[in-house]
Amino acid sequence: MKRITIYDVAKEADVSLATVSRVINGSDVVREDTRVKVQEAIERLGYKPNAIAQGLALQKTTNIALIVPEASFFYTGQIINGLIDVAKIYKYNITLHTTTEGITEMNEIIENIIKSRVDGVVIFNDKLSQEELHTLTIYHVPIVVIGNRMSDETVGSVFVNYEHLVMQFVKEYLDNGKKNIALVEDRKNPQIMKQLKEGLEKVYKEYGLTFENFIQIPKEYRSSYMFLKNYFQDKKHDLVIAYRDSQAMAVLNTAHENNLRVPDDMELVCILDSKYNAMARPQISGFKLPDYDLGAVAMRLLTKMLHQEDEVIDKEIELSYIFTARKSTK
Amino acid sequence: MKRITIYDVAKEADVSLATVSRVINGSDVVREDTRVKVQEAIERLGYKPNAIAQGLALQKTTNIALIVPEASFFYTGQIINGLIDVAKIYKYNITLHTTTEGITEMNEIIENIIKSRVDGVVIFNDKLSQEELHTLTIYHVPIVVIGNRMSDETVGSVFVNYEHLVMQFVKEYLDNGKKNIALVEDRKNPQIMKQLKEGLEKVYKEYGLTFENFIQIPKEYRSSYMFLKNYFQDKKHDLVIAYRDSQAMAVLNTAHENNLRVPDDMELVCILDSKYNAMARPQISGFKLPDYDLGAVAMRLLTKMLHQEDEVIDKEIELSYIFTARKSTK
DNA sequence: CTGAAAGCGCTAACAC
DNA sequence: GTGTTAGCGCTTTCAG
Repeated sequence: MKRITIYDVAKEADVSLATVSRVINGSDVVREDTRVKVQEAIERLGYKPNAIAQGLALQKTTNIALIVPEASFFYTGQIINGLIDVAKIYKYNITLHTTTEGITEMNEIIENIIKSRVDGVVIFNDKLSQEELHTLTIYHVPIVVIGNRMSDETVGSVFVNYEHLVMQFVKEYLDNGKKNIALVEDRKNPQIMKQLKEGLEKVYKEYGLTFENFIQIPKEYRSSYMFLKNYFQDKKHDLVIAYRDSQAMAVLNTAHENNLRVPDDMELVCILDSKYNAMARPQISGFKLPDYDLGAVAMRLLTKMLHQEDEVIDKEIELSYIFTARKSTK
Repeated sequence: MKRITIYDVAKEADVSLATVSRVINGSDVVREDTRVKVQEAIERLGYKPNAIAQGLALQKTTNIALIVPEASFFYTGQIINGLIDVAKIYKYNITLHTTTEGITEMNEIIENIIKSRVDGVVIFNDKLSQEELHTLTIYHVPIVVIGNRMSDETVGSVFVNYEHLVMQFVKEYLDNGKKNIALVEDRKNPQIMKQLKEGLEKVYKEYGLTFENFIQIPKEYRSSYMFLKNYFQDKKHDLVIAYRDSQAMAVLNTAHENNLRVPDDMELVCILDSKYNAMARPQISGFKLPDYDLGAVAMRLLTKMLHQEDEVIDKEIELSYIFTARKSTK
């Protein structure tokens, strides 16, 4: 089948290509009968407008680029779903770009994105330098960052306030004299870790105390599990805070293996909740984070920025969370 | 910043646009000094070739579309990683399209894909009609399907032979007289389920037996858990086969709650292994499926099809798996 | 209401 | 080696 173009349709319908263009773009100046005539020709020929040519002519692609860290789909999956759902509404397509741990390919990706002339970019990445962001802004690519608050005029951001989250949560414990609280490090999410740690340090300070139990997982340990197995042989806390479900489970398992009973001897909470927390025994308490919404809101914000809906828009959007009490806390 | 084009670069470097084009495309007919001159101009102006215009001129976009079921990123994540990794090698970009359960939007997606003139499509979707596939082939879009064998001349496929997998595995049990084997239904993956069921039926037949224990989860149950909790009150098998980790865990938990000890009273295996199986207690045995490779091989196959590397290529690729014995089997 | 023609940015013959 | 020019398929003034 020959590639059929707007010219073919024009000839078939015996009109000019301008008219065909008007029809496919829903212009209302076309007389009804010629509209029908054209529509029929389109149908007959199976014509599909070439989005590339449209992109060239219109100087916009209706593509938006999404950058996420590779292999993190467990968490980003929902974000992506949210993103795509609202992208569909606004007829945007998503091009997916992943960054690989440790490899500084971000520049390559950005280069690529600029060349592909996407209309906008959504970035979910814990490690993104100011400089890289700058490159994008130079080329006037609207950007929304998921996960971190950005205080940049031109960049939008959608995020959860982890500092706030952990402060709120821990207060109750401190009020009840449970001051021995620990945070398990997650090397994969340094920024969030930082927020959690700083949050804890702040509350502790408010209470005239010092936060000390940041459980760092030494680099030589491939998984937290092996380290924690040792750790809990002679350590014990009132409450352990883990970020990911797998770490929470590691705490749970290693605690049990060391005869620490959760939640009686030690409580446990997982920040990034997942269905697996509900499958563990005892079930692990966690925070329901607005992952889907992070994506959906980010995309919505981006479309606003793209359409420049005149009203000044708030480009820093904080989303909230819900604590789900299960059996690992009292 | 004004959009700067190949004309600007040509003027800046005092050459024709053809020469600039040659430089950015690495043509070797350009004299070194003019190449340098052009390169400098490009640098100075911060010029980035417009992929859209290139796409129009070349009749190819170096984009490939990926269609996956929404919300399934837990499993497809690795597939996507594999896909993207090899896509990067061949300089292809990925546009991500998701299908929502129950909504027949596949046609919309296909329409969209055709308009965007991608060079090829990779589909990972358990429910895809022949007709939909046909539309794509009409428009000459090369396709690779992940997950199902396709016996279509023009369509490539990369898959795991689940029928074979389950037959192999179960034989040992039947040989040892453990004939009471059950398979837990997974409504989300009907095709794979079918393969597993048929595999079991085949082996049973080989042994002169009939496979009967297909545990169907009634529609009214939102999760397998609630159903299984009842189920195991008066049922018991030599071996239970679950497809996803969450179902395997549901079996594990509900069995325990009904005082069935795994693996002593009942063994358990999970087809689609995950790290969560290793976190369960007892740890659940499973099959390491080549998820990453499914994506990588699919993409590799697609590039072959695109480049028509003359040699006839095998378009049906079967990948293998590895059984990981843990504590839920004996 | 419809058509003619210029232009979007780039590639690829074909000249020179 | 390098420049000229005709497309690639579509949108959008500007005429009529």
